[in-house]
Amino acid sequence: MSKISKPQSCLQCPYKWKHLNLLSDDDIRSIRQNCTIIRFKKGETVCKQGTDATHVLYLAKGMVKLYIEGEKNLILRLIKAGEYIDLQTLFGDNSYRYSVAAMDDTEVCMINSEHIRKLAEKNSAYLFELTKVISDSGNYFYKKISDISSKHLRGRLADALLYLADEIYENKEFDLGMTRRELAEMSSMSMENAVRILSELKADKIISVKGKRIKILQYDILKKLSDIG
Amino acid sequence: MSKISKPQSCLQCPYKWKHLNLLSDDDIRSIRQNCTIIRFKKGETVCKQGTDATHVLYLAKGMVKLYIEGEKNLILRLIKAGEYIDLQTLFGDNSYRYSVAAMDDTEVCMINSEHIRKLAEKNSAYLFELTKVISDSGNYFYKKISDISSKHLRGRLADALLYLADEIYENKEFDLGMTRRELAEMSSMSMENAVRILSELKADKIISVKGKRIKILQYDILKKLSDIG
DNA sequence: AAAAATAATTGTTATAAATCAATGTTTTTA
DNA sequence: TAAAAACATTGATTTATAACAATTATTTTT
Repeated sequence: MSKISKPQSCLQCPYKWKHLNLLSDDDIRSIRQNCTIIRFKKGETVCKQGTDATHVLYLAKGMVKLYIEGEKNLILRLIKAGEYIDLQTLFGDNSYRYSVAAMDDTEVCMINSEHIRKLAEKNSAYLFELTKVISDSGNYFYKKISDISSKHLRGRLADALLYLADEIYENKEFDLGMTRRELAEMSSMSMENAVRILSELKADKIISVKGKRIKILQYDILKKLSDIG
Repeated sequence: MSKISKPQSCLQCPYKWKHLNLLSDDDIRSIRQNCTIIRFKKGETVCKQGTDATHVLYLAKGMVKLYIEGEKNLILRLIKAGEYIDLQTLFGDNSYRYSVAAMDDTEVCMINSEHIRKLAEKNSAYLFELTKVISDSGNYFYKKISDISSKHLRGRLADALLYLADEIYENKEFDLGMTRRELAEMSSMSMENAVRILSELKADKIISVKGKRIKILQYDILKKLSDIG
């Protein structure tokens, strides 16, 4: 964590967050007053499971992982620049149920929660949109929880690869921006098994693997592996 | 599903839902106009995974299970009288990510979603409270997802028993209002293993089991089993 | 550039959990 | 009330997955 700064103006910010259009120029200026940009280096912890959330976190640059700490970690999702890291703590119980760490060099806007709550309270269109984001983020976990509990190794790793290709990198070829251990933590399996299945998929020519470079060669088959679990 | 009726008045309803105090008498009357009470018999499906939600569901009487359908079902939580069955679909994507079925004879108030959205839009205090409920319901799943993916059979069954005792029946002794198969679906394991572990816990005098009647004899040890996973 | 640390890979072994099987019990239905 | 169906129980077997171990490759530090 380093280099603390105030944004010049949220209006001109290239990483302008969603729903800013619902706020008045005055409100946006007030956000600037209550916002601090913090830079995190790869690997640094952005927020820690169990602590109290005092700020809304918005990811302006880079990528972070949202994960649950335990004897073995479980990565629930990755967050790209231009997304809220967390809104769940804004209205409900305000302690973090997960930790967040930087996957590369990132910039995070931290806006005082109380301030956002005040803006939301007097602007129901804005609150409405925030609530939508919270709802959808909850909905995402229904599928995740059922996938994790019902699918086998191959299906779960297929899920992780499809998630990376479809949701994160939006490309069938991508640099896996993480270690094999983290890929395993995304798919809830041991690191050795993640490596093994990666090798199997490679041997079956479903994907190509060169170090961190992964290319999905047979998307449909990978999809099928995900489906049959 | 049977016996469709309109509530006499939501104001006098003994199962009055939360946050009604934030609405004007007129609003509450308008809810009555948009509300239908439907009775479900044990086992009946209240809502089906994949279909579109057009109504907010409020459980006035009885108990329902919220579960994800698949080759093997996964029961995510039970809902008691006096709780919303679902709010997630109110603001976000409006298709059900899960199914809901009655565990006993139940009464469900079904209120037109569009109507609630309108009320919420012009009453931000009300919207605020609904958002809190949605947030907390999402938060619940963080723990659930990590428990399911990291704990072993014994830890998961201990979780289910503690959930029933602490959250649902609020008593260390209770009638398991479900089959062994459903208990297994709550703990994400095979029915046979749920039975086996129940027998083990009984042999170890941690619980007593007589048919559906379960009593937690050594709460602290059960808690420890849940903790160590 | 060498040394140390971390990450990746593959094979082997041990363990957890599902499935299969057989049987007894309770509940529902005719 | 008898028969059928669903539920519960316990043991044996198979399968999936984690843990262990040994080796090589890559990255980081000195």
